[in-house]
Amino acid sequence: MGLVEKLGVHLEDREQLAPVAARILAYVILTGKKGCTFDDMVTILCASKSTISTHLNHLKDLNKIVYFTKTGDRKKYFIINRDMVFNHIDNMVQKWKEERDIHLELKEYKEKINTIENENEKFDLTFHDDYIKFIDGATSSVEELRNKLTNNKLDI
Amino acid sequence: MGLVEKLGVHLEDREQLAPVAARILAYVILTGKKGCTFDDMVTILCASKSTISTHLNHLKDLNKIVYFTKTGDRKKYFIINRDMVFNHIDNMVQKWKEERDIHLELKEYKEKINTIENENEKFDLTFHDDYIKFIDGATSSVEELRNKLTNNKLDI
DNA sequence: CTTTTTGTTCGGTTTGTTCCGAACTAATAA
DNA sequence: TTATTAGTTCGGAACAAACCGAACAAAAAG
Repeated sequence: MGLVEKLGVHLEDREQLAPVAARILAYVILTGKKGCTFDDMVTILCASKSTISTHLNHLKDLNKIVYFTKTGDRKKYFIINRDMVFNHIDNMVQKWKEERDIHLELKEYKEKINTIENENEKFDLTFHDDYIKFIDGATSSVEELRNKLTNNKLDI
Repeated sequence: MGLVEKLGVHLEDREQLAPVAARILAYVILTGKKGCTFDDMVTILCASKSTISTHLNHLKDLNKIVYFTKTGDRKKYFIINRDMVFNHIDNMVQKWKEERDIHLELKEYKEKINTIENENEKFDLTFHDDYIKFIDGATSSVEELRNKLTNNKLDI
C-alpha cells in the first residue's frame, strides 16, 4: 500500500521515528477500528519480529498506540490512541513555549549588550517582539482546534 | 558563553543540524553585526578547522548565513542571513501545506473504504476537516507575521 | 507432556553521522 | 623566494542508530 509508505515518510519526519516505527504507525492509522496484529505487521511491513516488537513497545511508551483484545484470542489488536492528536497539539504548544522563552532570553541578552555597544553595532529587538506575538497567535489558534476536537470526541 | 550552548541545542533540534553546526549558527546569531571569523569559531567552539569549514559551507548552502569582508583583510566576517527568518517561515508554511495534502489524501482514502465497510468499522472524517481548518488558520497567522516583518525590514 | 502461538531479549552486523588530523591550495607578507 | 595566513579536501576513527536472527519465555492447544 503506497499510502502507508507516503504517510510513513511523513510521520518519520514529523514524529521523529525510525523508518519501521513510522510505517507501523501509518499502517495502524490506515487500518482503523478493526485493529492490526503483530503478525500482520511482520508480514505486511516485511520486518523481523524483533524489530516490530521493539518499535511497537516504543510506540506504546510514547502513547501513540493502544490495543484491545478479543475473548478467546491471544492476539493484541493495535489501534491508534485517540489522545495522540492531543499529545501532538500539546507538544506543538510546548515547543512554541520553549521557543518563546529562548526569544525572551535572547532579547534580554541583546538589551544588555546594547548598553555597552556603540551605535552601529547594536542589535535590533523588534524582531523578537513580533515573533513572540506570532507564537501567541499560533498558540491560541491551535488551542481553538483542540477545543473543537474535544467537543467532537473525535475518531481518527 | 552558556547562551551559545542553550541556543545551540535549540537550533540543533529546530533546524536539524549537527551539534557543531548548530553552535556555529548560535554563535553567529549572538555575535551580531560585527560578524565572526573562521578562527574565532575554531578557538571559541573548540572544533577542528575541517569541521568548521564543512559546517560553515553547509550553512552557507542552506542560506542561513552570509559574510562580508573588509578592505585589506583576507578574513570573512560571518553574520546570519536576514532571509533566514523568512526561509524558516516559508519552510513552516510549506510543511503545513504538505500536511494538509496528506490529510486530504487520507480523507479521500477513508471515504473510499467507508463505502465498502460495515457500519461500526467506518472511519470518522470530521477530524481531518478540523485539522485542515487549523492549518489554514495557522498559515494565515504566520503570514501575517511575515508581512509585519517585511515592513519592519528587520535585523536579527 | 509436547507442540504451537505470540511474543520478548540479546548480540551482532550494517549503515550512517560527526568529527578530526594531515596534506593540500591560493593569496598575501617578508 | 620563502613564510605565513586563511581556508579546503580527503581518509579514516569513533560513535550511534536501525535492523536482523537465534535463542528464549509463557501461555494455550493437542
